[in-house]
Amino acid sequence: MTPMKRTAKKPKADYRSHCPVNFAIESLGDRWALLIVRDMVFLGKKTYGEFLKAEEGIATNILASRLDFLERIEVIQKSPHGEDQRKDIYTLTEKGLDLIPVLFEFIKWSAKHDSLSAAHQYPPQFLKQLKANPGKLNKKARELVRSGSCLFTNVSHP
Amino acid sequence: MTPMKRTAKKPKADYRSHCPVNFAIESLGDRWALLIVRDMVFLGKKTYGEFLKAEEGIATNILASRLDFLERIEVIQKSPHGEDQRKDIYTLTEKGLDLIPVLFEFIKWSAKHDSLSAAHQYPPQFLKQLKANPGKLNKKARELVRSGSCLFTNVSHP
DNA sequence: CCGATCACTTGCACTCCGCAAGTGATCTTT
DNA sequence: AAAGATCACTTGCGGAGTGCAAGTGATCGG
Repeated sequence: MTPMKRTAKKPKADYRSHCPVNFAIESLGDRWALLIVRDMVFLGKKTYGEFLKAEEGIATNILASRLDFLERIEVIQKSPHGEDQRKDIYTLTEKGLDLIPVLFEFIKWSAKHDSLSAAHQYPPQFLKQLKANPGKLNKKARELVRSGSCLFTNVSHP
Repeated sequence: MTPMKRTAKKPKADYRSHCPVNFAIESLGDRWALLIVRDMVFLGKKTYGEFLKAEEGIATNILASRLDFLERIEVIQKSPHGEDQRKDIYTLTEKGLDLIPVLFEFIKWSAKHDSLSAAHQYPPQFLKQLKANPGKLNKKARELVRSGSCLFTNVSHP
């Protein structure tokens, strides 16, 4: 819980190239980074323990390193939990909220090409709205997440 | 060049979950898969040698395994080169073409959050059109790529 | 005060990646 | 027709990264 950073404060990583596609891949292309963002946006998770529990099964050390990475590239930010000093609250930055449209495109692609996709069990108006008016849904999602809520308030796992 | 497949023909992979976000990540979240798609869409690359050359520097064995993977999940397909029997032509399937909007969202996000992004050197109307009318640009890109061309016909590297 | 909870860290085995060097087939050149 | 270049890969190896199990220390609740 917010121990002194042992690594040098170096917010700049070195990228293979600054091709925008590659930049996004290196920022998020990791198998876990975007799943953490997903759980924040859709399930409203905020603490280490929450990310650890319901996830696809991430190891504790990997989760720690990913949270650290996402914080360094300023997609998420860490702040102390008010009531429980052991906990920290992770929230999305503006840069992180800007990833919502990326998540949406992922969902659209998977819904179309994965017959087993859980997207087909989502609330029916969700996929419809995603296709019809993604901009509106994005705005709605931003506001929900920013206010501490999330898109799916009563679902076990997206 | 189209040797007999030594691996069993098993088009189904096993996914950690069928969450649509996870499905996309496992299909494309690899550090190379989407870059191959990028080079097809933006630079019109079609052969092993082309992918190998101008890329961020992919190793030969990795490229081979990624092409194999993308072919198995049916994002690309391999067909014999007409004139040179040593070569194969890799083309995007419909499933692969459907990734163009994902690339676009990556580019938007990177253009906004990477000050060094090469996206800022793109033809100026490109980013503008990407923000204003992504659907139209997507359609245009699909047609270009499907006809064997690409989005950037005279650029060294996106 | 004592056990449970929390956010991590450490150690180890295993896999995967990147690099260098092949390999065999097919092209071009002479 | 022979020789060399080109092509699409494969193989071997050292190092980095991953997943798992087991800690660690601080904080909480009773």
